Amino acid sequence: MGDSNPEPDSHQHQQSSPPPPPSDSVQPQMTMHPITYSASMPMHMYPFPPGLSPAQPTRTKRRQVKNACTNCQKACKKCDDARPCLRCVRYGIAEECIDSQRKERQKGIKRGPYKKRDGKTANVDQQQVDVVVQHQSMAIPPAVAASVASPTPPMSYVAPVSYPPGIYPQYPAHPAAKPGDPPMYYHQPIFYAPIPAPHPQATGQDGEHVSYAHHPQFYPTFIYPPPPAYAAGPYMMTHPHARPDAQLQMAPPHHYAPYPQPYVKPPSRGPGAEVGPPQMMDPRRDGRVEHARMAEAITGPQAK
DNA sequence: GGAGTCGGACGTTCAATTAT
DNA sequence: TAATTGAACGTCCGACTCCG
Repeated sequence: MGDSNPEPDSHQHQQSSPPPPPSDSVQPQMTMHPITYSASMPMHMYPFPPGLSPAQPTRTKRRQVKNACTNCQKACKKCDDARPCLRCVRYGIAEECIDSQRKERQKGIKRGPYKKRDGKTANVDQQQVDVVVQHQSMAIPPAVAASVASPTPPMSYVAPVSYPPGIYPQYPAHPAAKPGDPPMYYHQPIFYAPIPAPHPQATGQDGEHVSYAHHPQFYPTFIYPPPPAYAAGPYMMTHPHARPDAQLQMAPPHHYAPYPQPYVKPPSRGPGAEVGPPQMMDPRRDGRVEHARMAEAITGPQAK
């Protein structure tokens, strides 16, 4: 589908075969919370520099999880692939965060005649179809069509975004582009906030409340891959009020500075200025809690 | 202001159908 | 057998209401 989804396809596992039994590996189980940008929230998108401004407003594709948990499903709210999901964690119902059951698809449903692949339909008057086809071929000469084949507005081409090997072994490296593949455009920044799956011994089968902040071995982190084209310029800043998820108070921009220093606007970069790697927050802290605290400390509690 | 509800737009999946 | 189609099904946005 052309969707460069970094997440492993867990859906098939859920549907066709039960998930593998949890291993006794000492490796802590990290469940990633991919926080994606909403399709309908322009504030989540990078501002376009004048030269790169698209002719028409772009609408980024809405991303969905393969399987929402029962709570999110019931509430019709955004879920994520991790279990417990962020929403359930936030509401303190992590133990109730269970994958919803999918209905089995009906089989044996008769379907009408399909459109012919050459653009002719199977059940439409042939003469009409020929006219349409002729029209289309006249309207756009192949050479021109090829030059404007991409439906995406003019944007600067950037290399496929991926993470350095070893940073997130859970996610495969971005597949190398094959000949004939459409060019990749930097569509939307994605925050990967690894939230720990509750440790088996800490989750408390007995109902003990689990707080992520009490698990210092886990690293709430925000990786922020700014598009190279923007990273060197003034466009790397996110909107101060941008929230990747409508339900979540996400990191204000100052979190890209090394914690715990409050965000200070970096000195203006000249051309060729070195752009450092994305900064991590203090891994010992629960980022989501700290985000709110720091925002309040900086902007004051009245900033609401 | 936050939580709950819900209509409906949009995304995903996969069996049916068609092409090779 | 592979490729394509398109409808069923699922997710979740965003508007609205209710409640403390």
